Amino acid sequence: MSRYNAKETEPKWQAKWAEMGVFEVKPDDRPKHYVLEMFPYPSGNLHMGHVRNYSLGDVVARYMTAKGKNVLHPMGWDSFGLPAENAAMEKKINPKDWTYANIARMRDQLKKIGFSYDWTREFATCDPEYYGQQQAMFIDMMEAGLAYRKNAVVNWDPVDMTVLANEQVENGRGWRSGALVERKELTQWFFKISEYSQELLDAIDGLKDWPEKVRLMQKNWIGKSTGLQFKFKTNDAPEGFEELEVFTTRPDTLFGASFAAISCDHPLAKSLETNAEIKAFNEECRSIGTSEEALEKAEKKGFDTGITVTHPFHPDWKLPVYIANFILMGYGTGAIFGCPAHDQRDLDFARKYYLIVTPVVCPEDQNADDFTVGDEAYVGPGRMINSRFLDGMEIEDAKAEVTKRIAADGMGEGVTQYRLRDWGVSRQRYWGCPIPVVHCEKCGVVPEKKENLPIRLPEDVSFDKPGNPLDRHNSFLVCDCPKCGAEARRETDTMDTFVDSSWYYARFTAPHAETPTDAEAADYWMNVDQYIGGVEHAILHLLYSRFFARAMQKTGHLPKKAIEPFNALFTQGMVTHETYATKGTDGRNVWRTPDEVRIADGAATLIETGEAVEIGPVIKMSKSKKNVVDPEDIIDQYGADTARWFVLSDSPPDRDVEWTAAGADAAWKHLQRVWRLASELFDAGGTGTDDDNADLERAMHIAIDDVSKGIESFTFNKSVAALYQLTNAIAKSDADADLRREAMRVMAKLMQPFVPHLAEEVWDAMGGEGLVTGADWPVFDPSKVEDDSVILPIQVNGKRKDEIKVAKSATKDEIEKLALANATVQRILDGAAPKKLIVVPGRIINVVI
RNA sequence: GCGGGCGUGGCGGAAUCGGUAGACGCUGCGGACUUAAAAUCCGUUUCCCGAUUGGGAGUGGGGGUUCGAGUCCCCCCGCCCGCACCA
Repeated sequence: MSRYNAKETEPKWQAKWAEMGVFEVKPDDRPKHYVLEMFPYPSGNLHMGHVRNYSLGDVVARYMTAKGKNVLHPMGWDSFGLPAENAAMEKKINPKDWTYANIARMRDQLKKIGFSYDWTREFATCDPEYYGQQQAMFIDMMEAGLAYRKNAVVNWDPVDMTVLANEQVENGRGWRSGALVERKELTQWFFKISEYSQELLDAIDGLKDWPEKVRLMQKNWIGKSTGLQFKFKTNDAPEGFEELEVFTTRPDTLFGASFAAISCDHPLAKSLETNAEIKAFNEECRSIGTSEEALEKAEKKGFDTGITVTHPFHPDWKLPVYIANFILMGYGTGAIFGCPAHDQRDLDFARKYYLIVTPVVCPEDQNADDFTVGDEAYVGPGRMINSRFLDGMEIEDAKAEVTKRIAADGMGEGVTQYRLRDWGVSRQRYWGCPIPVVHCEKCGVVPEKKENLPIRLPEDVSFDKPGNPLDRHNSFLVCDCPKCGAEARRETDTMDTFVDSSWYYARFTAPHAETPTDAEAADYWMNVDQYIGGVEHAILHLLYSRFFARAMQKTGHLPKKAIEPFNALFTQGMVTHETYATKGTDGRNVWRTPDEVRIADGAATLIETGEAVEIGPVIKMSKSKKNVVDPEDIIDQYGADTARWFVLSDSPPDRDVEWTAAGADAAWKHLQRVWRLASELFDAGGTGTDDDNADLERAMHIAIDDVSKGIESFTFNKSVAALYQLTNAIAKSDADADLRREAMRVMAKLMQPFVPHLAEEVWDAMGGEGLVTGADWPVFDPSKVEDDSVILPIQVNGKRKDEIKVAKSATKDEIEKLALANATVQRILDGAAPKKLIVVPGRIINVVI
């Protein structure tokens, strides 16, 4: 009996699949199914998180193929981005060379795992053939008014000389340089995602197969609120500021207003900066503006401008106007009126500056005459008080009434506000998709001619100075104006890498097309039926992709049906591992890799020195904590199937899975056992009894049903358990040898999505025809699992005491008689009669005494 | 603070139209095979008392509905994740 040798077997079958092109697909008569996993950034090393993500996708893809679908399952590379520039600076390598070398390495790693990708469709976002098409779409989006330039305040890193995304600012400092981030006004390119705010929000309800959590996160991110936007008349304000426009979701509380407040970035606040005190205050506000943690602790602070506004319903009622540090310019109008009694922030502010607190909403259980607000604003329901014509109304009616009167006076109107802001896509970086426009002195900003695309990144660039090397690359910079032909200057900003990943799913449907997409191919393959990836992309990537699908549809690059790119989304959990640390000389933790540590009897020591190692918490595998297991090592040691089996076992796919050496070993042992069973059966003879045969058939069909259900419900751990059970059943079975071989072939088919190499080997050994990859999924026959008798548990007062076997056809009366005749029941009853007898046929018997 | 999720043996987890709690796997323990080990196979593994037969407790805690609750309802406790001065 031979041992299963994964090292020889796996490459053999991988070569066979490649040779036969079994994963290469084109449109045909079968129903299509598009399975996509979030493509990786080519850092150079595949990690366990990738293995898990792609194993999950592979299960779905292989299963759907077996079920008769025409499955598109592509893979590519999200290959633009900062790490390549860092590598260029540190190692003096060209970003392109570094990136493509990484891709070659990772492609090799992926191929070793045997994923069912159609490699003919592979591309990298840094391929000019890809980003050139992206540039073409950018131009179309400019024409459609979806891409535009505007002045905006951005996070500017003065050391790296680039814009940083909000996520790249940590405690007010650049994540890489550590420099204090500045707020800088720059002219930037934007995508008009805000035009789709309402639609993106509404369509979330249709995303039935997305996790509820992600749908909520997107809803919150879009952040719709409805309210009243209106203008106050100002007094003693500088010229041009005769009115102050504010937004509120609580127009009902207008009679409780005691101040107005504006952002330090509000034009009015800026115009007052001729006053040195105000200038200093504004700058103080701005300095804490970027750090969210600072915001939490920051005290409510204001500066009384001396300006007042007149209450819209009372010409003599003047409210002071403050510049306040808690007002954001980016939301609403950057100005509010404060009603301290019913808003906590306003209340904190009012208490600090001794402003009036007038309650205008009275809870139903309070007396209007003596209802007061202490340190906690009242935000609950109630009736209006102290509000003239609103008194006695419900809040909602009061909101409507105020809105109606303000609108009638022409001072404002009801509006809807969104938190979602337009997507700033300009990056002052080299390794990204060049924005295909030209700056001409005469013609202004002109899009490049499409026949000149792609605008290629120059390769002869140097990173010896900070900033964007494109800015000092003359042959890139100097160009002809596409409109007038005069000498002009090329845009040097590149696109945010999130743009690259916002449409790659569409490109996969026709990766070599001369246009961004091919109408026929997109029509056949879109939408993605199952998208799988990490929850960390719940907002940005997924929202941008949803926007892009709409933008592409508007510019004619996607069919209307593909307006939502991903029909179903699954977010998988992380791969975690214990952490190991020794104490350094300075008392700090020195992290150790699992390779460096030996664990015996629950205690860990350093292999090299025998030094004691502290076992730390189980957390996501990360380079910084060194708690990583390299998939390549596992493949070398055990084979790809073992890695796949492990990451699919035990934990449900949406939860974290802890990688352990013991678990990997156990996975390997199981696969060995399956192979051993197969080889024992290879030339086994013998017949079994009818009962033995029926039992094995039952086990087979239970497994078919359970494995299928597990896959379809994304609880692959249950499918794995079902496969274990079938293995046990075959091992114990005394059925006919032919039937056992048949069971083994069924198991090969059921295993194929999980451990395809072993499945092929078993299939081959058991005389299966052709490849098991692509073979039809076994059909579940319910009649094989039925039994003509059933075991019913007997409870006494709800506690299980015994069980009886009864014919399935037994009537309630017959079951009752059998139950009462049961020895255990008789003993407990001790001659007494039961109070009640519950019989649920096929389920349970409960004797109540 | 707001929103969401979760709490089941030593561990990962099964069991949700209310119906045998702990499938399956890991670990541990015992045994077989072996000169020995590895590998493999068999048994056992929720806890407590008896210690064979049996009895009791048990799904974070407390209460409720029900013949019957991990599952439904109410009140607590704890953990995790996301968002966070959004007017």
